[in-house]
Amino acid sequence: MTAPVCSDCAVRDRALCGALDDVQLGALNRLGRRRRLAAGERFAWAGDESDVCANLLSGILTLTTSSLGGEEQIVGLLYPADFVGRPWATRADFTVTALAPAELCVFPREGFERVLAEHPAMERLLLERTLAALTEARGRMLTLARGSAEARIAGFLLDIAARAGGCSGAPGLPVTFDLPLDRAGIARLLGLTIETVSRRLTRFERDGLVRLPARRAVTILDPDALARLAAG
Amino acid sequence: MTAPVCSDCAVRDRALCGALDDVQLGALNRLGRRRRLAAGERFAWAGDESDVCANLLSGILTLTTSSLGGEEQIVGLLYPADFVGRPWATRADFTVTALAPAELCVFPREGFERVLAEHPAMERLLLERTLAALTEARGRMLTLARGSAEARIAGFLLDIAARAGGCSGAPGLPVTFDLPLDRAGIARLLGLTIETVSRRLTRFERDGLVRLPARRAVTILDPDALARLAAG
DNA sequence: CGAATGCTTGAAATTCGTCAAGATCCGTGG
DNA sequence: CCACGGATCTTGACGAATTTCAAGCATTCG
Repeated sequence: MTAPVCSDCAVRDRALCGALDDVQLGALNRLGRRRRLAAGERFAWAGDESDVCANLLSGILTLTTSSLGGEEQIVGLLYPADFVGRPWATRADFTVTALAPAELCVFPREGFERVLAEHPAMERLLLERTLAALTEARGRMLTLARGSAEARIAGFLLDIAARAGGCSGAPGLPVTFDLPLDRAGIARLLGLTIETVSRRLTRFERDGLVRLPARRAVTILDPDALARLAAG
Repeated sequence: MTAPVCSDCAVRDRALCGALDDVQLGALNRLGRRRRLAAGERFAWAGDESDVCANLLSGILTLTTSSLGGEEQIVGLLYPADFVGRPWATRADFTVTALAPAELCVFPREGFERVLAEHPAMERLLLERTLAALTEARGRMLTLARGSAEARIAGFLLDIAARAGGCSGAPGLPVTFDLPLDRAGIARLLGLTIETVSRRLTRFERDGLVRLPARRAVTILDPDALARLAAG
């Protein structure tokens, strides 16, 4: 727990705080506390009372709901600069878990709500991001409802590739990256089983669409074919 | 196209406008135009430019995306008092279609954005609703990813029952209501085929969980059993 | 009455999950 | 350096659930 130093923040201009100038940032500076999460550690539990929200500084978080059978379904991934939590809600909707070591800038919810009210530009930014997240969630519903296992996994690989290796390499060149999730995680994200994920990935490799150099590593050899499969 | 009469509006205090007092409503009054949609008529097309948003006054709308196979997936239902469209976005994310004759209060997007900026209470309300919609969409992802056909349909019936016949009847008494969708619509909403929907509904009736007095009509006989199926 | 639409039903095919076994990777300690 | 053990991943065989394909029924409307 270190006092935050906003001017030195890795996501200073990408997170919600980007709506504030250096002076206004002072209010947040006094509110926020940094917190580190180890891989697998949880930040919130679905259904529990929660009076905090946060900006994600580094690492990746998952949002999960558990069906009554105890099975967890991942309903969202959070990346650095993303906002965590739900202002004006007293209970957490989802369980928040760190996939990898993560760092958060945590605010008391009520204090954060006051800051939002005082800084319309920040509230506006949160609204726009929430609208975008809603659109993305609805888009993912399409995949989960209709797509075959093949389509879901192809789309997942392209998503991660765009996010992880997006900036590297010219189009046409193979892109290599590390998956943020193990096979079980992919299964929980896509609503499949570990076995199906494994089988489909090996088949992609057998068919020359990807290469799997290591457990977590993937090289995209034929993004166009993957895109065709993802489209159904 | 009639000039709106906000004081006489059916959703005056449930829609976003509920955040405004009668005087402030004047600005919206000048902006809004009523528009009627026939059943099946479309209000927006996914991917097209869109410079309007609206409040739904009556009727039911669907939000759909079409996968490249031409198949449409329903990603959301909109009921009276719900907000339609996405401020600050120049393109429509989803196709908006009237399931039944509907009436909208339509605003030019940019004018509406100005009203939002001038009335923080309304922007706040939109933010809270968007956050709620996001939570709901993520919850539905669980159903679509993991739930069996049986669970999806049971949950759907309970959802509609709660919304349509929710206020009528004591607990324990059978509730009867009309489905807003035909079999094909239910299939598109739940990510199933028409045949599966039909088979499951017939089996529910055979097992005494529901009665199906007419094409669109449903009587819930055993809501607890349905809830168990939906959960599991 | 007849045609059109929407709904139901049946049989075959497919996909995915389940169960079970085996292989590979990786850290630990001998 | 190598052997061991646990975790993760792969592979196979089987079964259940859903889709697909194909009729047939019923309701509505001209």
